Amino acid sequence: MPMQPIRDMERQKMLVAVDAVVFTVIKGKLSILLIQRKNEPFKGKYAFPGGFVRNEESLEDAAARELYEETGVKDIFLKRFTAYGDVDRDPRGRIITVVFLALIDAEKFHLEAKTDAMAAEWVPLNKATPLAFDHEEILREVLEELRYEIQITNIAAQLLPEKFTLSELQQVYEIVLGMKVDKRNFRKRIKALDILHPLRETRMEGAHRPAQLYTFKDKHYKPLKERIQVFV
Amino acid sequence: MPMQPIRDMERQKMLVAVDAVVFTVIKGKLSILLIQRKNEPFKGKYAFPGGFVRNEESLEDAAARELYEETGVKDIFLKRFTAYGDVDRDPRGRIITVVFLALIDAEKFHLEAKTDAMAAEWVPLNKATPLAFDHEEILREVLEELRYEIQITNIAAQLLPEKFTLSELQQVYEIVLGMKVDKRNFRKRIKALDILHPLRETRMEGAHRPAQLYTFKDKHYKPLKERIQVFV
DNA sequence: CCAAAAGTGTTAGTGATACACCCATGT
DNA sequence: ACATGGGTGTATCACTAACACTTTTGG
Repeated sequence: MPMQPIRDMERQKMLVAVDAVVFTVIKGKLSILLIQRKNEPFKGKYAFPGGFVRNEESLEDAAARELYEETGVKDIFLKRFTAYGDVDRDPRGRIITVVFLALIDAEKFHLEAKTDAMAAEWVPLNKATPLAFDHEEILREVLEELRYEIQITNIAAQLLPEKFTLSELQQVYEIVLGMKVDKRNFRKRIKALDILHPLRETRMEGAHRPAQLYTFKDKHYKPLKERIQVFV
Repeated sequence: MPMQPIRDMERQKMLVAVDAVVFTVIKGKLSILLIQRKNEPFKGKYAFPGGFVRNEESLEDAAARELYEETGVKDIFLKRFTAYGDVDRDPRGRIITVVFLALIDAEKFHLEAKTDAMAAEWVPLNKATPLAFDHEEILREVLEELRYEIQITNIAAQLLPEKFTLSELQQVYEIVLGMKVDKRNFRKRIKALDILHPLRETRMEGAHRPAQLYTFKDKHYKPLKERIQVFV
């Protein structure tokens, strides 16, 4: 028997979108990349960069493309999270959105508005309300996921520059997890994980002892063998 | 300015489906609920119960409905996982599927084939290949998620009957995690979590000391305050 | 009285936490 | 010489892991 055509193709009236929740640390604050909406609904409100998936592109490709078109940010690691599809989550119609999570070094990208449609900004978490659609709920869940991910994967490598000091790395963990960590214990744990290479360089900056620079042995996203235990 | 219509509504040619990956323990083996496909593509192969989302139902409702229609299983907790949407994952066309994870007590459901279309079976994990579509990949990822979930939530409550012994509970953990645990240590940890009520009943079964029965204080899915640390 | 699973505590080892001072530099 | 952040070790505590015998029942 040959394949049957899919009857529902005609009847289903819904669209598939992707959204990218991109975090960075700016001036010691966890911030997210948001677009100020120019049109109704939710005109003037912040929303995640995102848009509709094209027929011939994967979800990942769609997320990367929309992110680039709307913010200029490209070539970053996007971790697929989950889908949101409540019937009324978008007043314009039924839209299922697949959410992606990313962490990037804000220094690497300048958010120049290339087109009128672009109004991308880094917004500190505590100022990121109200958000359009169900994006506040999404943000809460993605943030929880981020706090988990940063402890069991090397995703933090995405957020740091190529070379960084242990203090900078520690700050990232403290900011993302929202808690202070003891310096000596943090260093012991990170060293035990064996994911960093010390470089032959130091960084001098200000009137104090220069800091040893490190780099991630592997910058590609991968699960760690042991959890980074940063809880107080 | 009024809301603009969504141009893409006409152009996007893809369908949204849901799939349910339902686990249980049967005869000491972790098993999943599968449907034997009656039609091409993948005729004769096993696949997860699932189907297309209707316009007016939520993703959760769709998963529950499809599960019921195809297997008779209903009223179970479905945990939304993630979405799969590779362009070629279904040869019939572009289909994005949102996957749900569930754990149930197989005793509660009899998989009587109510209609011709129903050929649902419990299949032990080690016999659950090959699977149709990208379901093997999905299964791998969902299983990993399950092993995580069972340690940080009370989702195991879904898999056990109302009343159970500590040995039965331990077996569930051992089977899902695929590792043996020391009896005394397991009991210490579970008791420390304070999620069980000892009942005033025991169960006599076979020629040995009767076992104390327990029940979950809260059978609804919820994150635990502390991780159930069952690693050897 | 034998078989079979239920039930129960202690010890040793490992890992987490708490904590304070010296170092290298620029001004 | 002082201010600044960088860098390091140890002692205690808590938790994990390993381990064996007694209890209660049915046959």
